[in-house]
Amino acid sequence: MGDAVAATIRDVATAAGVSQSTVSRALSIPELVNPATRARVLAAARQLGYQPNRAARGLITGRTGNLGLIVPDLSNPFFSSVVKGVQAAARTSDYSLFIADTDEEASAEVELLRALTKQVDGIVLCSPRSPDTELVEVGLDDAVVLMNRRIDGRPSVTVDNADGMRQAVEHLAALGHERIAYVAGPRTSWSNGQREQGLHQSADATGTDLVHLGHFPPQFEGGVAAADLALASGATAVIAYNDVVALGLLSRLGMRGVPVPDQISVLGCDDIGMSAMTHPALTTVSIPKREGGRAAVAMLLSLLRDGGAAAAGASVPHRELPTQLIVRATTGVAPAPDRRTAGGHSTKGSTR
Amino acid sequence: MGDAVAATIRDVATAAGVSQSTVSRALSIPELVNPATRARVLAAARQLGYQPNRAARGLITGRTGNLGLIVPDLSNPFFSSVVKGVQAAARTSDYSLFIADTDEEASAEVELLRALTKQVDGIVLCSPRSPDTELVEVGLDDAVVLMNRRIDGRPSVTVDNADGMRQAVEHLAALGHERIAYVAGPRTSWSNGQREQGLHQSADATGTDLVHLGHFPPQFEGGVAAADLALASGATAVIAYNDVVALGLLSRLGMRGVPVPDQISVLGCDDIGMSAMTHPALTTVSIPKREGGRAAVAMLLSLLRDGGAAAAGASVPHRELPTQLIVRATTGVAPAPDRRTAGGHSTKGSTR
DNA sequence: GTCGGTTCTGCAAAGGATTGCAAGATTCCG
DNA sequence: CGGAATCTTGCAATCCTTTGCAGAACCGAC
Repeated sequence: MGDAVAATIRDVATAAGVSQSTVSRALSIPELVNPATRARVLAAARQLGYQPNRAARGLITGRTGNLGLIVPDLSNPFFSSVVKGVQAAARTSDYSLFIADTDEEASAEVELLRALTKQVDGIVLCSPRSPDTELVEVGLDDAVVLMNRRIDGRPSVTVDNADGMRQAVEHLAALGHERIAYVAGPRTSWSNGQREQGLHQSADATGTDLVHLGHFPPQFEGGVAAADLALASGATAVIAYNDVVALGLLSRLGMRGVPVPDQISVLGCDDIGMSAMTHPALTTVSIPKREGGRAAVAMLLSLLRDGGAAAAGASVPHRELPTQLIVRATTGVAPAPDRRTAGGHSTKGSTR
Repeated sequence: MGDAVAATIRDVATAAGVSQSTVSRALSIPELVNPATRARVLAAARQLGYQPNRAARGLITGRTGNLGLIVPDLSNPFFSSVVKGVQAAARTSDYSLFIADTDEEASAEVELLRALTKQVDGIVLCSPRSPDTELVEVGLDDAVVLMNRRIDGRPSVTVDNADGMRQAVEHLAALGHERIAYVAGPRTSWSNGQREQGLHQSADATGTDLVHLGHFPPQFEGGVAAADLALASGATAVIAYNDVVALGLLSRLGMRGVPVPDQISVLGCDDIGMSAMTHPALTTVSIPKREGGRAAVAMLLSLLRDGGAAAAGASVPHRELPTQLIVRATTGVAPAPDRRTAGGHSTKGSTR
């Protein structure tokens, strides 16, 4: 009630018996003012509960103290982990965070990017779905770091998807699997492309067959839909675009009474919290999600600090995070050839 | 490149051959300027890609055009749905949204509230964990609407938890269950209190026993931990504080080989996306999460519009949303008395 | 005692938009 | 055709902070 209206720098100045400039400096460049006066100012500021008006500061400094984060789907646990990482990093650096969810719509992405760009100092664009070209033409002036996507000449943090897939394939190959199905994610997902590529290489290297199952939405339903195809493909192991899809696979396989991993092995990607909790627990390629979020913010901040340096031709920053296969219970040795269709078709006889 | 530096109102003014005031008015109070000039101004503004500087506007109007949202845990699917509702509503009203995650820490809540309060016009505080007293003393000046919590004299939107519990209990009673266990959520959760209360009333009304199982964290692990207690309690049905906990229950029960719902029925709360996807699918009390988010924003906005009116003693707005029992596959008729401990203790004999 | 050099502080401009006030232009009515 | 009422428009102040520049005060040294 007493301080219904916030104290301004003026109030602090009069209270401390100095000028506004001195107050400003005492708070932001302490070494420039006499220790005694600084103490007086600080005391007055504390007493009045002074907090600089960010709008006024922003008006003159041109920076807002805000960061933006754009993700395709907040209800996807992968992204909520990333968000947590970004949030934590932003908070410790005293930045506030705008978060926007595009609902997996590429068009919303550029639109939000454009809208956000005015209100923040920098943006983390996570797993963008838009084509490169559209992305490049927006936000050129603003600091934007890409996550889970690489575009020439733009800062980015990615994960080593190819290596993750290599670990996955080698693991399955070691278990005796000779034919592996991949349930692909969105066509426009860069990560998906990377994974496919890594998959092909590793499949070649290990001499295993790779079956590519169309593009599915990166959701539970996508996995459900893919399960029957995977089964019919003759593969003894399925790698899913991500854990949520893998969960969908598992659900449908369970519904059909197909034993996992006895008849078919399932492997996910991301290592979301849920995947350790299913029955059986999901083997998956773990991605450092929080760390990725933190790294993106760190990069953004260093970009902001450098400012012009980057424009002067300094190298474009990039960071690649490692992946790690987590073996749990959905992957096992490949079934003997004659058992391959046992579970799924048992009631119908064994031949067809 | 051409417009590396954003156009200001000045630029528009000179381009249109009018004064800044006219431009300002043409954009915000169109009926005050001559249609012809307005057209000229609009054309110039569009051509220059003019967007008013929000900091400058905020400085003078005192409003930021931003809203804030505080949730306990973004990775909880319940909250991500709420976030989506809030986000959508904010966006359509042309507000940007700050989102903060407290990691279920009550102390972070007031801290964030305080920090956020300077940068937004209003805040939606979702499922606050802090005690009422702490909550009341902060943000008194700012517009704050509470979600999933009621505090005297503060605007809020809640759901009819008691009625949801009534539906749940009646459903179970109709299935012949006479002893129901409740796996309680956080002690400081208002929703939990409401649910307990509704539960007790309905239990009395239907003449069923209610077993209260301690307070558990509202996470998967909480359910896992509670499962054995529920089983030992002699209850034939368990109601969980929320779906995530119910999923934990289901997992542990599955691990112990307890058939659901044959030996024990499980019922959740919230109706998160996952719950329709488990095996068997979870019976749950559905809460209109998105709708809740939208309602909270609507209330906030009307509060902002009214401004002083509220202070003048207008009634404090409140909105209560309905709940709806969704019967799926985890609830069934109560087992015959002699079968009650069959699954869990079968290897140990039946008497004890 | 004066001078060059630090150190500290204040003045005033700037940043972009909004808005009360008043002047100019236009219309209307008698 | 004159005066009043109504529209339009511009001037200038204001919001709060940061910062370049310059003045004041103080130091040690010659």
